[in-house]
Amino acid sequence: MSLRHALLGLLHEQPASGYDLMQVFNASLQNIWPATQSQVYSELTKLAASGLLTVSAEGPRGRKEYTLTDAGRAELQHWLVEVETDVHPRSEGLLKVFLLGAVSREQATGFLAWLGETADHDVAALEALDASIEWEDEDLHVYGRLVLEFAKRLAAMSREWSDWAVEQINASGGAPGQREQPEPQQPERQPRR
Amino acid sequence: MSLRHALLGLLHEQPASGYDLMQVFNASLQNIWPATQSQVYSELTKLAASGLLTVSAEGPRGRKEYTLTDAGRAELQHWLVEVETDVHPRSEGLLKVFLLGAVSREQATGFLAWLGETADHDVAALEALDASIEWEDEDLHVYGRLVLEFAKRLAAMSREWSDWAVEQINASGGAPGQREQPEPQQPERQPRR
DNA sequence: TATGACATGTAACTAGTTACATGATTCA
DNA sequence: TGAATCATGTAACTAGTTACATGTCATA
Repeated sequence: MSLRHALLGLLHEQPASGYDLMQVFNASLQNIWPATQSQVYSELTKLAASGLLTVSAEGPRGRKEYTLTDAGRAELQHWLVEVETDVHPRSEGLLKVFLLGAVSREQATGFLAWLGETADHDVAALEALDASIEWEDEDLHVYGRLVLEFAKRLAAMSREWSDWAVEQINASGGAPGQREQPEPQQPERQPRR
Repeated sequence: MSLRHALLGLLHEQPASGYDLMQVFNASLQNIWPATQSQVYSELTKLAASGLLTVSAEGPRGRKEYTLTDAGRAELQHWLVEVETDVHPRSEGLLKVFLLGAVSREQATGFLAWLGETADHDVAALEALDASIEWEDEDLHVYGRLVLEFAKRLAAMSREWSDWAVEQINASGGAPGQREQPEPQQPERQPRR
């Protein structure tokens, strides 16, 4: 149930509409906590109904601007510091690595290499993002920088790990990874996200 | 829809019952792809109904042993190498960091420090796990080792990042992180998972 | 014989996704 | 005036969680 708290957190800075909040999810939060438009709008409605937000203004085109209430701020702070945090999110990539014994050695190293390339792209994208932001001393920026730094370190680590992993597979015995070989893959293997 | 593929992947090694598979989820996959008992059983039923698995044996206490069919193996391989992989899982921890501007500076560094301690525990636990396994050259072990190594590097990286992050907050200006101070927290802050 | 491990299943719920529907306002 | 953007909403679905219900078998 983190989406509701993400919304409360974003509204801590300043009032915003559902549309505004969607921009934030699509821009800065897409890789941390993606959300769909329908989810954001319905959650805002529920949040307002339960008194954690209020509709503080209505604008053109039916725009509703939401503002955090005291109860909402209290709930946000409670969640931030007192509620248990899940620090081991599901990882589809690692799950695939774990199960790679089911495909040929070539396909396995292919997947690992693809993970490395993806990490490479991430490194570049995060570097560019970092350069594009004028970092000021505001709270949101301070904590946003911490997250960006984490993402950069994660991407760099992933890159190194992937290289190491490919080496490991190439080094580990000459026996094929599989009894039955599946027919060769079509060239386009991993769509980009 | 990765759970179905996780089940197919585990059954690639050898036939197993729902109960057997639950042990694997609770042991080796708990931090990568947790699953509940009810989810595993109902997914196995669906998988068998759609022909990706068959009930290859029935044992005492109604035990049903499932075996991967050719169609199941094909689906598994397809998913592993051809289906798009989500490499940016939702991270509740990073979401909280991003929103930490809503609490006091002390509470923020408290949370960051807790993340560091958690990473510390992880490092120790993973080291112990590594030592406890007799690594042989089998596929599952080879790829399992890759995952374990990733987890170790991630934990070590998180530990260093957390220290750096706490320093950043302490260094960044003397102004309090917040307008209104929430009342001081009760001592037990983050339950252990 | 009773406890614990083995073993499966259902029901009700919450969270998240996809697709569709609708309409207002701005501005080139 | 037509396209892009702003803006909100609903319906149907899939995935995942929590809680409960039921019964068998081994062994201490």
